Amino acid sequence: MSKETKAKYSYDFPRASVTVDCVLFGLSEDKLKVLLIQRAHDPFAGKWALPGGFIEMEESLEASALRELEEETGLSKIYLEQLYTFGDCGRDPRGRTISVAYFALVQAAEHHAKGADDASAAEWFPVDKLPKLAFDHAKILDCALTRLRAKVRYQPIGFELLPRKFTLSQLQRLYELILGRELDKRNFRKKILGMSVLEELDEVEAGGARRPAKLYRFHRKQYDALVKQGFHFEI
Amino acid sequence: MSKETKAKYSYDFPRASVTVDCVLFGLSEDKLKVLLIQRAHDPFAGKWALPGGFIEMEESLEASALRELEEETGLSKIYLEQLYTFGDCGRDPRGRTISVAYFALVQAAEHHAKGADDASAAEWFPVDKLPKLAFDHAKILDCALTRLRAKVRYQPIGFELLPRKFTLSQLQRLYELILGRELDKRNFRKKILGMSVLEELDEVEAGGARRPAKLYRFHRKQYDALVKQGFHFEI
DNA sequence: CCAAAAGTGTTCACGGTACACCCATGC
DNA sequence: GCATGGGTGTACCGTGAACACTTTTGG
Repeated sequence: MSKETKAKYSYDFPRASVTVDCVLFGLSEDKLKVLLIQRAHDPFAGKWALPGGFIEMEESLEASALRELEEETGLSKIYLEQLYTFGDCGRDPRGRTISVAYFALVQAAEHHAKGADDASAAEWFPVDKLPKLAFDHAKILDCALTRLRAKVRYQPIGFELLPRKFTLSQLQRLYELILGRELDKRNFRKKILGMSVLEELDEVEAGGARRPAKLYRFHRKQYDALVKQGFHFEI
Repeated sequence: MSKETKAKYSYDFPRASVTVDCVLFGLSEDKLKVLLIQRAHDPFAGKWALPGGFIEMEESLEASALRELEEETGLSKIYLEQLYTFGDCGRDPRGRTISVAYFALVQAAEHHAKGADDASAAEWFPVDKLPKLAFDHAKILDCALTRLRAKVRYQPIGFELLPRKFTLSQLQRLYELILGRELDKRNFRKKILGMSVLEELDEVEAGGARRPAKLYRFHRKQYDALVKQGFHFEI
């Protein structure tokens, strides 16, 4: 492409570029949201896209994803998982690009992610009200949503979207949002408490013109111990 | 891109190589087996490894995997799925290499895969009697086995390892091999037949000094129809 | 007639689901 | 005192698990 510059890196065979893209899920205003950035440069200048970028040669794929997340948001990423690798030929007009996609869950999507680098803006979008996306990012996001919906049912990752202390109603609402259907309150409580992976705290929720709700915390140690004994989380 | 200098392909930034590796599972002699090739050249000359190689610029990742499979075996691959992408820095002594791993299930692992290209041999190994593997291929294989064990329980992919017509005992044995535990014959039959995704044929198994078993076939159309109605396969 | 695998039902325990009312608090 | 969400128990049904004997064939 840029034949003017010196050929700094030369190979006997052509090589594809490798990028990472991150699908970052968060929860706010009673909606499941995704973080998107607005591209400052071509291709797709002005379009919304998933945060991501080229890997560096001396960092692992996961480290690349973590770095990108750090750059785009200041947030404590809680859960990061490789999603899928997208490598179709036409997906990047600049040339063959392989993208390793990750998905991540963060607490509190309220924080304002300001656009930086080659992003002129960064914003949280509800997953059901997305703008048109650059590249094949709609496909990646779709893949991430499918994975999230499947995974949340049999792995305790939903907690990663909530604050450390939460009420059972918040937790139930989260599952309802992700799974897209209502759950019975009594059955939900019975089930989740029956697993004994929640630690009941001596605190209650503040504010609100109603009876204060007990706060709970996910008890990871307990969960890990149970898993070792063959326990299987499932909602 | 094609500059006619010594270095045929030059870029402004360093690029990693991208490869695909395939974990090919088969069934023979009452064992779950994996196809390995013996490397003809360095690095790891003489070592056993997963079949795989560099992607080409004008083929998709899946097409690369299919091509590699075709080159290594003549078999009709039946089920191919992306597994995971391995990209740690030290995994290939030749330099940074990102490997997109696929796993595939084939019928009848008896076919003789002869070594070709940079493989001096190709052989099926029982998954519980593996030689030491090159690169991080032991990790890849481990990942594939875990995925296979998980997936076989809630997706009807086990059939891909059997001939088109099979007996219920064969099917049960397959699940016992993959899951690593015995299943109750009556419960297994009740369950699998109750799903009505098997088509009972008017044929019986030939040979053998015993009562001949009925042959069945996986009824994919029926399965697809059921799935549309919300049906969920599970063993 | 013997060996070897095919084929077949019932019982029980547990977990999922459906369902409605009182409670504690802030205003 | 009223509006708002918090919190609680029971009955039914369907599914998973345990379990043993008869049938059919080839040799």
